[in-house]
Amino acid sequence: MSMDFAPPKYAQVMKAIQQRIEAGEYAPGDMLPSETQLVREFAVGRTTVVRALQTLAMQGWIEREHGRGSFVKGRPDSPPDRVRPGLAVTEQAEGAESVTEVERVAAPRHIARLLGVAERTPVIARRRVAKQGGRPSAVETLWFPLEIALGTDVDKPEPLRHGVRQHLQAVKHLRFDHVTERLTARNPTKEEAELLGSPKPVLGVLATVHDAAGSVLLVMSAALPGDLHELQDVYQVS
Amino acid sequence: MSMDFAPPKYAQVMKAIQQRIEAGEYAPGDMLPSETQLVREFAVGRTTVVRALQTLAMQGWIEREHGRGSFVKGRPDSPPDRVRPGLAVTEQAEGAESVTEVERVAAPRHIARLLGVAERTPVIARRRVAKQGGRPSAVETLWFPLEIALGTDVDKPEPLRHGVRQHLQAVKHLRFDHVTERLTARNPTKEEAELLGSPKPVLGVLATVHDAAGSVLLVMSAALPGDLHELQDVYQVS
DNA sequence: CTCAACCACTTGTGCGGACGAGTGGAAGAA
DNA sequence: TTCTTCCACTCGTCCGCACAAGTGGTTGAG
Repeated sequence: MSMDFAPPKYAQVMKAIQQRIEAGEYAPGDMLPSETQLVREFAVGRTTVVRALQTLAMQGWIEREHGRGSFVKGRPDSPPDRVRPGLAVTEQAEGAESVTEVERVAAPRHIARLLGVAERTPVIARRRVAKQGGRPSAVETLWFPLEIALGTDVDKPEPLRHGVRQHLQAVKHLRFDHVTERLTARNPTKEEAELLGSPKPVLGVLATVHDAAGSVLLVMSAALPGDLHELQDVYQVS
Repeated sequence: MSMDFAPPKYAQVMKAIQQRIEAGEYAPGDMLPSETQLVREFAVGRTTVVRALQTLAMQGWIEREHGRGSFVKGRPDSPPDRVRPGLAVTEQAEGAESVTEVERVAAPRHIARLLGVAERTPVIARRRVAKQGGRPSAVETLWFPLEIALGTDVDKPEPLRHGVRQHLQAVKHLRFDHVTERLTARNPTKEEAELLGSPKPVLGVLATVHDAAGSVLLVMSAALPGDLHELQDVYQVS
């Protein structure tokens, strides 16, 4: 008398179908057996089959079309990671030569606006040059309000071995919650062109990092040369 | 006798409960009325109530505990929308003057590779100039393999009033499934610069539209002037 | 030939009933 | 008093049936 735990039948049906999709037995675009056929094959009620199919549809494995059938979409890829330059920059460990400059400067207008402070308020600017294969591949500047930088090492020129995000969390319990990122194409500034060694167009990234309450923790601005960077994104069509 | 469209009952029950949660009538942590009570209140079968509650649970509105009841969690936060230039282009209705050129041409190498055909295979190129406030704001080219274009109007210079996606679905049952999009910064080609009336750097978008089986339906390439376009993205930090 | 009606098939929604299992309190035994 | 048993209530799963409605091919009238 110990059947132990038999999973519910609708789950068994789901699992079977998932396995067949992963095995390629049901290929993307194929029509699944109809509900009636599945009812016969698994010897369960239609309610059960429908529940399995509807759950699979909600999870993105299949698509159901009224009057036509159910069709395989494939393994629902976990949100195909979009490229997120803004976040990546704060996660990176800083190498010995990457930090070129840490200054206390008056905030330029567009940075001040994003930080939510008055223009020309003093802020910490932490500039880095990312390298790939020895050649400079991006110029990044992190802007911190003074209150945030206070008591941390982001205003010191030494590289942060575990990245900015880790550091802020460790010493001040500041937790990143979400990032707003704006992206455009522009020519590099004279300074950026010098650091990059090229005047070609760049992807200009402007990212604002917020905590859970919505306060701005820092702003990141970057110039990614267009001939070295390509941002890729894959997404489902509704 | 024209009830027009009554939404399904389970959806009505869901909506009612959602509204009560948003109105604060059911506060987070509260226990919802039991299934039996809801059956009486809405005068529907238990199947219907259960389906509504299970869907709400999957969407994160409530939590269900076996043997105890259903409990309010609150409004689920939805993942914020991302910008998708690739898809937008295929949804747009085409205006009278936007389509400037429709040609049968030999596929350039990078387009041929994305379409999965040999270089210099003939393909249909459909070029459009998007305008905003009378000024050209983007140059977009849609590339179709001949098999796809066959029997459709995408190879005719007349504007498609309902957009390319609608058209392909209507006349050939082609359904878009997902889009792969690559983005970079570059200088406009001579032709693009002329059409745009400016030599400033552009965001280069290269999007590939696939069906459920992964086959490529079309490729879209576009030049978005950096001084007119800014792509914004908001995302949660895990 | 063209077109409308029809039919077979699909999924969508809904009902009532049944039984299982987890929870928590009340009644009764020790 | 304390512990056990019982019971009413909850949700979880499952069945069979019914009818609506969308789709696509066939048939037959014109």
